[in-house]
Amino acid sequence: MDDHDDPYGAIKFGEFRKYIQNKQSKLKEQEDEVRQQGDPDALPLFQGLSIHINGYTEPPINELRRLIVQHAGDYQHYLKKSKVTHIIATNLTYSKVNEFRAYKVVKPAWITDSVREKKLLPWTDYRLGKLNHGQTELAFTSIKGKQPEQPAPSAPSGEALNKTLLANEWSRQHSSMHPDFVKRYFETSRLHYLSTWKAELKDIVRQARLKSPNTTADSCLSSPTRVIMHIDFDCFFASVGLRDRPELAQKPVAVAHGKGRQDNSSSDIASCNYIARSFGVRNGMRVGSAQKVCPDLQIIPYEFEKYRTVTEVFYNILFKYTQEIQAVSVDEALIDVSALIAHPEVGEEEAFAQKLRQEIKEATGCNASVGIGSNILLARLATKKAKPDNIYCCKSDAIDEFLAGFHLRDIPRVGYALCGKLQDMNVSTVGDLAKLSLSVLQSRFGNKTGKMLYESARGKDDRPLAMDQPRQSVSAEVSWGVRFETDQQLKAFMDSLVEEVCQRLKAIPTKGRSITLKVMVRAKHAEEALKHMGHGEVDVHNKTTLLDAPTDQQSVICHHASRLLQSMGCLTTDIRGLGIQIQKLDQEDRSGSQSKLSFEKAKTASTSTSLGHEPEQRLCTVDPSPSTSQRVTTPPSSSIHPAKPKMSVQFDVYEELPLDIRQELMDNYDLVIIDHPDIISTPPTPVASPSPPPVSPRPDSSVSQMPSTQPLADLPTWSQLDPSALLALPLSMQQQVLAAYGQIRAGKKSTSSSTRRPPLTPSSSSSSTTTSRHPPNRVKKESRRSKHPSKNATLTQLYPTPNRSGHPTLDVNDEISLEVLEQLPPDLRKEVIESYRLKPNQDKQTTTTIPSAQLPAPEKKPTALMGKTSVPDVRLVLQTWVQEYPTDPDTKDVATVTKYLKQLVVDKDLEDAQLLFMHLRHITLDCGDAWASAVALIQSDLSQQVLETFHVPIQL
DNA sequence: GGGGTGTGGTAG
DNA sequence: ATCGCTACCACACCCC
Repeated sequence: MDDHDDPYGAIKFGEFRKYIQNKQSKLKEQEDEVRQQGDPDALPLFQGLSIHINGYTEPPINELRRLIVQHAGDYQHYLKKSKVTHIIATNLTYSKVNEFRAYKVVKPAWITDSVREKKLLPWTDYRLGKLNHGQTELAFTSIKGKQPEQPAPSAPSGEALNKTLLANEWSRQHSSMHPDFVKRYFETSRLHYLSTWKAELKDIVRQARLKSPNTTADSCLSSPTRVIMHIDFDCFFASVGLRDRPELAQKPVAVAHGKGRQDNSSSDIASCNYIARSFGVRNGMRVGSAQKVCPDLQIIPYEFEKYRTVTEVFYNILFKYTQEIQAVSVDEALIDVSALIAHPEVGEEEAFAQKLRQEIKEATGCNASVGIGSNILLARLATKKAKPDNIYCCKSDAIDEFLAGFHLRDIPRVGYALCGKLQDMNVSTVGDLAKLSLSVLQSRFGNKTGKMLYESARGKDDRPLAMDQPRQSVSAEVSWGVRFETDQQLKAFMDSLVEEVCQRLKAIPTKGRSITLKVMVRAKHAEEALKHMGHGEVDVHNKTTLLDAPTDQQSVICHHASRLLQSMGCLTTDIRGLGIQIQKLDQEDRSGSQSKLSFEKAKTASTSTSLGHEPEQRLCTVDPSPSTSQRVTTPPSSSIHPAKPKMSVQFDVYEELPLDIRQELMDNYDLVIIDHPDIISTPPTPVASPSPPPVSPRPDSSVSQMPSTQPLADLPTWSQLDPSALLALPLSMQQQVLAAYGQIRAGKKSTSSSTRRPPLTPSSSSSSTTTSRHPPNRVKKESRRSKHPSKNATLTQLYPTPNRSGHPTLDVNDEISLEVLEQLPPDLRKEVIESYRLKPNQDKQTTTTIPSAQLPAPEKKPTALMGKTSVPDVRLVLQTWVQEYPTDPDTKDVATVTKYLKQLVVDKDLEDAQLLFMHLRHITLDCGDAWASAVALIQSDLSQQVLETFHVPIQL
């Protein structure tokens, strides 16, 4: 099959349906032929397996399909999520990688080798993403797909590889051979920052708790059910970067090193905004790959100082309410609010979570999402549902249906490897996992891991928040840019690495008695890494030595590390990474620990006094111009010592200050940090300015007590408005809704009304909320739900499963058709198109002759656009559409897309609908008036649909 | 039962 | 160009 440059020819978007229906029948015919000419000797190798083939493969798809069907496998033309067990692919785009993560994705050789060996080989040996020829890269390519790379003819030598790489002067200067390499490296490594910040934050929490031990145990342990909240910023680095780049807010943006102008940059994307995600860009992607799916992607640099400032503000907000904090990351924390929530049954948790979010948004300019549950597991899972920019509360009476929808990988501590092993046991959902017995899991995965899996599948997790553990080890390692020509260079690098470790030891301060050297050695057949100066495929070796006494001395550690390195006897030119770890720390007095973040004062914020009034105080001091969106940052001490004189500082200025000056300012002033006036702008629904948090839900008593009003033309009355549904909406939407009602009610609830927020004090539940509180006696949680007639089902109830299966069908024929077409290589696609033209009237009735097992089950059809159901696929359809009609869309197509998006809304896929609409709007921005009005039309139809479905007026 | 070491996995 | 870190847990396997 030859490549053709013009896969689409003159075919227009609007014609897809017809020629696809045609091709569909043709494919079915072919398959029948295959079955009929089946080899009688063929073994039923693939019996019970349901196999789908994606994209270009070698051997070609027809051959693979023949082998599968001949050997009793079930070949799936299209990706039917409920049924497919394996996917065959040679290359995957990143969006496909994401889409397919629930499946066993294997290389075509799995089929051919199994057939040749006449037995079903373990699929894991053929897992796509397994190393090929020394590359740690997956064999990703562009959408079009490329030929697989040629195998290396002979094993390369480290010396030769290094020589080639280091012949380039730039590479040489940026490699481990440069004397300042280690220092420069750690100043720019995001993973280094993430790790060290995490350790710092944990220490800060621990120190704060040590200094005020009164608040702990009794308060939370006495609570019958725990309330854990997981707070997590949405695309943290990108959000922070965009605050000060409002001009980029409407563009796809990613944070990465380099400028991204190079042709195929292998720089990692650390974080990307939601517009970028709408193109299929993901965290961890290479910039080069991301630009293939999103050519307009804007690369912004890392701003580590800025991130740390935001973290400071974030954690100080948490400290205001509790010290029950587990520091998860710079942008993420778990808090136990059991003691703060007096009446969880009436939605107080949600209200508190929204208040937190609001406060974080105002203070940092960034969105955080919050998950709420009765343990860490459920809270973390809830956050996955909450994102982006929302909260989600996992109710204890609906844990099973809540869990059922999650994929294995969503379970904390189930990563790539564990997931693969479970898939081997035919487990791919949490539901499947729950079917396995404890003993089976424990025998396969060990005692603890087995138990963890068993309990996770049931939503059980009794781990307490980890808040008081002192650090057990200190280490430093580098596995990028590590290349040596001589032992001298190696020795010099080791010295600087040891120096780094010693500095870290002394900073804590601590000493250690155990030294471990970690060496990454180029794997035998590994070529130069795909990632520039990366380590490629390596073998890892560790060796430990014990000292008589703890040390933090460079000379001592150097001596032992060198001996360890010698004892391992590896080739200097093959070394690709080195690390030094110090354990068996002696816990000397670390009260003098000088954390770079300044939280020391935080612990003095008693959980009662300043809480209720402080936020309003602070809010009164700011926002002089309601028309602009001002971001206000309140550093710790201002909230803790409200009596101090106020001082306003521009954020930029503040940011430039050295840490000690900052600290001094904070100590002496009530610092109000003001940012540029035009920063907050969150696509696609920019929030003009903070508005009241939706503290509306008082379901058991007060739905009818809500202020009832004369609705505008199409607004439902307050009583029709389901407060839970409201809460489940993104914050920006909630604000719109509330603003809409506010306008009706007297125009009072205008956009700048943040000071009118109900104070909602976390510790004293009594006083100040605006609406009526309910009796203090604890009511069963069920009461909340039972007061809701089914027509007012909450979004929570309406989302029994998050995956897209089970949606009603839109169009049966579309599903098979485009799915088939789009996965074809360009040349085949052309063939399909041409065959359609030759026989445009072929009857699709032939499908009825196909055995039913081969046919899709129509009743399970998900909502699809041109056969596409996944967001990345639909996005591609939309992109194709716009490309085909650059100035003026076909009315019929507009109707089709509108129908699809509306159906998504009906299916409660509000998020997808929003994401896809956003994407369409974005890609048609420069397409002129005809497109603009088409988009406006879709928008208004969609808003109408949202209103009908959710009884809530939304502007998309 | 106690101890040890080296490896691998996970998270953000 | 590019910055693939790091703390911690669990396990397998060894010793006594």
